[in-house]
Amino acid sequence: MTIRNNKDFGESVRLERLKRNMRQVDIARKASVRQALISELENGATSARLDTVLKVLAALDMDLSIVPRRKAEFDPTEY
Amino acid sequence: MTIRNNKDFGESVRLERLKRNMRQVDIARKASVRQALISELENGATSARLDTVLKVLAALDMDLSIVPRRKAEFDPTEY
DNA sequence: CAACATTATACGATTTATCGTATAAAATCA
DNA sequence: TGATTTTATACGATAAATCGTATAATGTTG
Repeated sequence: MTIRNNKDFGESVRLERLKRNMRQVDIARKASVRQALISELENGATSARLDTVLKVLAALDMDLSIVPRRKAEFDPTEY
Repeated sequence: MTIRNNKDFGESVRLERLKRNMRQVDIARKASVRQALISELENGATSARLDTVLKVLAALDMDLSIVPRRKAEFDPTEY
C-alpha cells in the first residue's frame, strides 16, 4: 500500500485496524498514544511525526518501507 | 528498504541522495525545505513529520509503502 | 597549501503535533 | 427504543519540528 499523503496513511491505518477487529483505543494503548490521536490520524486531520507513524504501524504489525516511485495505479473513481 | 526508526530513515535518504549524485541543497530545494533540515534528518537528529518525509522522498523519486511486518533480516554487525 | 564546495551546528521565532481530559456524536446491540 | 460502546471533537498546555539566517566545520580539488 503506497502512501502519498496524510489521508492515504489514515485510510490505511483504519483499514488494517478493522481487518484485525481492533478499536481505536486498542491501537492507542499498544502504541502509547491517545485514542483521540488515532481518530485524528485516521481522518487525516494531522501530519503525524515519523516516530508516531512507526508506533502505530508497529501496533498493527506492519512496517514502513521506501521504494522506487511507480506510476499511480489506475483509479476508476477518476472516471 | 524497511524503516523502523529515525536513523533508518536518515540513512536511506543519504544513501539514495548519493546514488543520484545530489547535494543536500538540491534535495532541499526540490522538497521546499532548508538544507539544514536535510542534514538533521540524514543524521537522525529529529523525527520528521509525515508530510516532510513525503516531500523528501518525492525529491528522490521514491514512495513510502506499508507492508506486513517481517522478521528482522540477519545483521552480521550484531555478531 | 589555498580556494572552494558541502555539510553540520547554532539560536530565537513560529508553527504544529501531542498531551490530558472531558464530552458530544454516532454506531451497535439487547 | 434505550443502554452501551465506539469514535469524533474541544480546549488549553506542553513539547517538538521547522523556519530564516548565519557561521563553523569538514571535505574536495587545483
